[in-house]
Amino acid sequence: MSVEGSLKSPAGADPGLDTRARLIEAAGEVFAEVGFKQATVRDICAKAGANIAAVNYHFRDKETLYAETIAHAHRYSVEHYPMDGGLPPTAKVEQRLEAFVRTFLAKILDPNRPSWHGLVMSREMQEPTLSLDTIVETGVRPNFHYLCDLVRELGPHLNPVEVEGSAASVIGQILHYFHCRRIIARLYRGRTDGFPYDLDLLTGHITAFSLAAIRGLEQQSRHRAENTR
Amino acid sequence: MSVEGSLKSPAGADPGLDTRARLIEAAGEVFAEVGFKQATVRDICAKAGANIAAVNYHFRDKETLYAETIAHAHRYSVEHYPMDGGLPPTAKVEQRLEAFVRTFLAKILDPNRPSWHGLVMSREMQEPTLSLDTIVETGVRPNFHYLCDLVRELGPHLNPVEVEGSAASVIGQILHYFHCRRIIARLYRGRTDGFPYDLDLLTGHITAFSLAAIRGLEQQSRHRAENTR
DNA sequence: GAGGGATTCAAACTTTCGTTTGAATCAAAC
DNA sequence: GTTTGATTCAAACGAAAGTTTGAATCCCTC
Repeated sequence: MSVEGSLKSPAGADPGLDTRARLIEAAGEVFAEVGFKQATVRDICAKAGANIAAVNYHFRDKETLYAETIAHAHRYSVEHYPMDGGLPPTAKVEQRLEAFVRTFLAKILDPNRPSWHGLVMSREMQEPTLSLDTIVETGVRPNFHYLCDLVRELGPHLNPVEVEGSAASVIGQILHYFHCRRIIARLYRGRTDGFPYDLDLLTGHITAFSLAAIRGLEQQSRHRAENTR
Repeated sequence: MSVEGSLKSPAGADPGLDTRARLIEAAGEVFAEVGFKQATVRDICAKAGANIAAVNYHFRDKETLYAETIAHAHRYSVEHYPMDGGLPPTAKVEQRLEAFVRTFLAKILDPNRPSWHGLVMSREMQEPTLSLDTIVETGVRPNFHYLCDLVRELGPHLNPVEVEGSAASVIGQILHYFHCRRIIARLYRGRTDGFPYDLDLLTGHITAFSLAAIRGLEQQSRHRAENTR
């Protein structure tokens, strides 16, 4: 009946995957786009080319499907987007910071599918649903610690609040382009340079901004230490 | 019947306000907390101590109630949280940046009610619902322009991408503490210093971080200009 | 090719939620 | 005191969405 494509595979579903895999793939896109609550299993099943009852058969319910999707995204994330960006630990700390920023941004902004793996995690950050503790401990905290180590290496004299605050500042800058993407799209509408969406440009700016900030704070800390000596 | 409180005013509703005002007040809290779609009029009416039909009577429907709530929040915001923080335009630019950061943070983090006025706007940023263009043009863009002016004043040699990128970096740092507040609460659980929630501490860090960053970028820009002369 | 487990399907069930309705209540005017 | 308009109320309606069901279909094994 349909003019193009095979008979059984509906819009956007990879026919090479079995139903269970197609469901997770479709669920990832939908959950990433609208969050857990607003996603409908009818929509997910339609995207996956599966019957509505499939989610009950292959997973128990919507919540379990979500949990499996998050788990899948997390595995994919650590495998394809290592936070050191593939650099050896001996690489210069500036390079490792840039790699961290670039990897994080790519995970979130990459318009190529499957790009939802980072998105669902970001979604989860703003609208935690279930097993938040697990996600924090296995997903967020290691990233945060790694970044704190980088900051400490760049600014050995910073106090703990400055270190953790700077790490939060870096992450905040990155996630901003995800959380406020719709507003940003309006704000920058009509630009000719690809500013808010050019990965290299964005990586360069956030890295340079953060490096300059941390070095400046470090310098102030050293001054303070010398004056109170 | 009830042991405490008056007979007619239910949980958390200010009996001094009429039903319409109580509805907006309750709606503001609920919308700020969970967003438009996930908010239920039943919940809002219960918080306001009003009948379920009240939202249909005083407003036409949930969407109109939301629009009025956003409008109310915006009016309240420009009135009570001026982005210059009440400083005269002659104040030093560093002070004006600090005032901008502090005002923005207060608008979002202030645990005192009514603090939802800034929250609904932030919510709207991540989940635009209606009249997004109006919100961007009247609420977001003026803020963004003001901040860009501050950045330009601090770094006259920065190119447009650096200016707008830096402004986005400042806003991203601030909003991070709203968007990821639930994750942050887990991440910092058990801290003794009030780090992520102390307005002075947070203002100080974000201001210092951003100032150092912009100054560093400005210095690099000057070097670049001198070397290519 | 018959049996049997796995999978898919259309349909219905149940809950939640926005909305509507028509009666009841209140308050001010006459 | 009655009238009239505004407001509040309990109840129900209808659509949307998660879940369940039992039959139909597919596919592998013997």
